[in-house]
Amino acid sequence: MKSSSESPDAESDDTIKQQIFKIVRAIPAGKVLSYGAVGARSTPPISGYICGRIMGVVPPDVPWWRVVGKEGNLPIRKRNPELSIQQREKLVAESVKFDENGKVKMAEFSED
DNA sequence: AACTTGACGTGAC
DNA sequence: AGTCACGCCAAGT
Repeated sequence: MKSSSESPDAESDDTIKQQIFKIVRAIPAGKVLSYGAVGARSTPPISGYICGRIMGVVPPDVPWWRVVGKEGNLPIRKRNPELSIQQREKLVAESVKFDENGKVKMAEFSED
């Protein structure tokens, strides 16, 4: 019966990418998480690079703006400087504060 | 349907 | 400071 192309384990449908989406969506408002931190929370943990790639395809259902660099900076800035501005607006709107260096205060807002 | 190209970080050496 | 490797996905050709 049904077999061959069927996936017996539901977890198979829960790929690493899906894990990342779930984790990012689980970030509460007013908090941020770094790429590597998100990947480290997934199972199994993956490199921050992979997270960045996946983030490039995240659906609008995912608060991608809550994901920042490890230092709290916005690495997306080099890909879409305008987008980084939008991200900052989003974070500020959620009570997240930035440093004079243009980076988010991970010390207080990093969920990790 | 298969192959090619583009793409957002991070840690270790 | 520069280089290397990591579970990637999707659109275009």
